[in-house]
Amino acid sequence: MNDSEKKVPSVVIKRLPRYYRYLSELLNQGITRISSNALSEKMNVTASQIRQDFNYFGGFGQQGYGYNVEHLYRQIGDILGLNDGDTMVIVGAGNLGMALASHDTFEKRGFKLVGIFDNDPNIIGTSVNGREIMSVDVLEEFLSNNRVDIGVITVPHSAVEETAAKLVENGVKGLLNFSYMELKFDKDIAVENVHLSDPLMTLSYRIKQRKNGE
Amino acid sequence: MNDSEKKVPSVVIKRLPRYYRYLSELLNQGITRISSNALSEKMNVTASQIRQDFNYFGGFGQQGYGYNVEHLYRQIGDILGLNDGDTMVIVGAGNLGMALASHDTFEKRGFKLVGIFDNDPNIIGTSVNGREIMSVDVLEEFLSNNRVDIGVITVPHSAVEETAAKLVENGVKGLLNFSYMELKFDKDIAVENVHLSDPLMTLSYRIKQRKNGE
DNA sequence: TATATATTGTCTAAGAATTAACAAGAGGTA
DNA sequence: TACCTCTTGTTAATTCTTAGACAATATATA
Repeated sequence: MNDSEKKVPSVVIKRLPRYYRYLSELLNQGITRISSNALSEKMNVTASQIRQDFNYFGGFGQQGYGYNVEHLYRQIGDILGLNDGDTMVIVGAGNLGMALASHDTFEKRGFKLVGIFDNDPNIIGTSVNGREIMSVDVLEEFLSNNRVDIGVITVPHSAVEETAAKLVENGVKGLLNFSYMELKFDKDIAVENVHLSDPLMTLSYRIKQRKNGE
Repeated sequence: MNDSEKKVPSVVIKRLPRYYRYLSELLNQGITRISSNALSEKMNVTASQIRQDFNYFGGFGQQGYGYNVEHLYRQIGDILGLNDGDTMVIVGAGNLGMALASHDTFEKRGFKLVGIFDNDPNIIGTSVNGREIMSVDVLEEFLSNNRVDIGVITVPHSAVEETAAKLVENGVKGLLNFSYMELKFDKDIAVENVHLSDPLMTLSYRIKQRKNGE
């Protein structure tokens, strides 16, 4: 029943986005309340885990009633910091950068794309999703003039370190890195490394298991 | 020392792609042998975990020597099924589908893209990465005429279920699903759901922690 | 209002995963 | 060759995570 006393395990944090997505779906369906049991069936996890997870943050439910979907959704959003209006830039307007720039889910989750940068003269000045692609040459200037919380890195392998350094030196607090080289920074900078081929590889493993009659 | 006797925990499987990437990097650097200790420093995990992970598959090292990088790389590739020549199709040639189609990492990891499909007449017939985009109308026909192991789903939310059903009914063994709605199938079909905004949300959480002076 | 039902928050037990420790054996060196 | 060093594979201890159980308490109902 007490916030912020016990340290929240990172397995729990990693599960929050999933709860958030399911709750968003329930909201869309007009469902206003749900019990841990009903949610557990939808999500294929145990009700106990759901209750325990929520209780790391103080417990949002009511005995005999369950959870109010909208309230719970807001609370988890708050915990995740989705209501802070975090801004982000994308560096690297290749295929992946472009895809992310036009990916509406980011905005739906409360993130605001404020700039997209590339070094290719052929695409600088063109638009994606109503936003003009700027030159990386003006990235640092842009960062000093605008508060940017998150840098999304979709540049080629060889340019990752330099890009990351520029972003961090100019005040960005978190990096979402899509290059296959993993970035590390001291602990005041948050980094998430995303490797698109990893799930494909585990998928391959599981297909192989099934073939061999697991 | 004994393969396939003890069941391999899925946490271990999830770590294999990461080992694979690091080993690939070592190979590129011409490093031929490495100890669990040296690898642990590079990867920021414990040496004990590395040895224990590898031992689920029988142990690939030699006392007093360490691990042969190339051998280890091959072995992990085999375990993951990356040397089986798995084929895949991408359904949905929007921004994300296009990005994945031109993502060279997939090929580098041993997957072969054999087709890409969309329902938009304006892009059907155009090319991405030297490959012509086909109509979803011929997807089923294509699947009956070609062995396709993996279906990558990058269609809009509303078309996910239908697309998945078509793929599975026509013999695809695994699905890589990028829609925010999670897919479930009975256990003879392997499914990996990828949610691009999830790491962004956990990143947001960690930024917030730092702000509040964690 | 009284009672039955539902459902949480929390405590405890069980199970998994990680780390630590170390004997056994290979490689390197004098 | 003999000895020292390195490093694995493996067992044991510890820590973390999940699941189970239940008292407490709210809602719903008669």
